[in-house]
Amino acid sequence: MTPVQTIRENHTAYPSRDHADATDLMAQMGVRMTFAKDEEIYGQDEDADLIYRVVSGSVRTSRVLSDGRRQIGGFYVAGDMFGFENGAAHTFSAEAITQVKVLLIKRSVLASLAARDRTVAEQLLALVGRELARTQEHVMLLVKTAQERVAGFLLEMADRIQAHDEVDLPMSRQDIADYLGLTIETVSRTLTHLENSAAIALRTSRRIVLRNRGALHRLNS
Amino acid sequence: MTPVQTIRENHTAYPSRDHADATDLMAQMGVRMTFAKDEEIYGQDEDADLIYRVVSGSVRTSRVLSDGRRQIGGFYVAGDMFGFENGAAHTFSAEAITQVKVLLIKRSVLASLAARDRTVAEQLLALVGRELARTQEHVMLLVKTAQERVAGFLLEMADRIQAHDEVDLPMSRQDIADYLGLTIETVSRTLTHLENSAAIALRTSRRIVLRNRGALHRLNS
DNA sequence: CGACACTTTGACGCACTTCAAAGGGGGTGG
DNA sequence: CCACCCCCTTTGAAGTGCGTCAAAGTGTCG
Repeated sequence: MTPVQTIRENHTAYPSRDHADATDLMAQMGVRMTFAKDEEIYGQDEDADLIYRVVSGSVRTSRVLSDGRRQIGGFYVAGDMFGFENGAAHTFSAEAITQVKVLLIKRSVLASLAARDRTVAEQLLALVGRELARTQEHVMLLVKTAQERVAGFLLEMADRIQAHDEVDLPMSRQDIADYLGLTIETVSRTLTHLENSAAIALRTSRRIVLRNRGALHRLNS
Repeated sequence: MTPVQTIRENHTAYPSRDHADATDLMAQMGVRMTFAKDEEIYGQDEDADLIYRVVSGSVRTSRVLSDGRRQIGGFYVAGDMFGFENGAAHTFSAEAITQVKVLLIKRSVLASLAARDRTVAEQLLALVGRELARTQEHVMLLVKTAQERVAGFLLEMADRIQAHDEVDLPMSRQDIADYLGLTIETVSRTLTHLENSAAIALRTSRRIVLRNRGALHRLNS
């Protein structure tokens, strides 16, 4: 485990207290699993009886429509939790974007812990609340122009990956396109355009430098 | 209060049990308030310290971008709860679409009840989970074609309002357009087109008959 | 009955998609 | 270590679905 990952894992772990912390609980009680790139972590319509936490690597959740179109629900990086959905079955599937290490815990275990421990219950609620907020932001992105969507996506990723101004995207253009409701060509063209207007620089196709955050924010309305 | 509303209110009220029910709690402890059409229930950036339940009428939540574009986050009809957002402040505002009667309860009251009563905590979690699922469906709508969005919207509303096959929409074309990320002209044209293809009938502009649910579902992919 | 707001319809323009082909860039085998 | 290959990305050209601008139709409330 690299130092960077250790830091990231600790940032949600509170020092010591009477009540248990969901993150700590997972570290103590959770099972560790590894998934190879593009491997499915869980499938659409499978039982949603596990909660996951990303230790390293990146994960995407997605849903495929009957005509083959794919929509990506979200991306999850080290420290993020995923897998909680409302009903008994998943309505999205989850796949590893890169090689991924996760911790997983049974939902029922977490639920019974939450029943006895108030702080666990509160954290669970906060977690779902955060996921709701993320999804609402996703909605806001999807009604904007291509430039605004791509700019918003870059800013979101820069925040999440905690990169200063240089983001190393773990996902392909196709993943980005399916997240933003655009085609790969439009994503590519938009990135080129942002580079030409000096808002970003493309080191490689996946490594992007945010040259002018202000300009990106302005595009994000 | 009409019989229809009485039935709708009861469908989430469990008979009698040891633990308190959030819906019952609101009926017992909640404060009743009335809002006129287009009146603001709460504003963006206001403290999110109240939880609401629609008794009658319809509510929309919305966010306005700096350039004036408005995005509607969701519609809420009798029986629906709204107002829970992740942070301390609302990121959406809520307005009455029609005259609206709501019950409201302090979030802190609900939280302290949840701390003592397991079922309240579970219901709170389920409520946020349902809101998350709704928002995810919203995301799925926004990446589709205009026809699919409008068809999906009609099916969603028919479900929510519990109308057999004739839906009385409480919201304007502008509200629909801002929910679906389209213009009023496109919404109007699409409805006309759906009528011409015998999928729906427009009794009046707000009263729509679903003539062919299969066709609408097919459009919904 | 007339005024006003909302909805529908029409004509045109543009942003994004589609179809097509030409770059890279990373990994493997020789 | 180089060369080749495959896949991902970029770029180009043409098509189209939705937006924009404009005006007519419709329902409602004073």
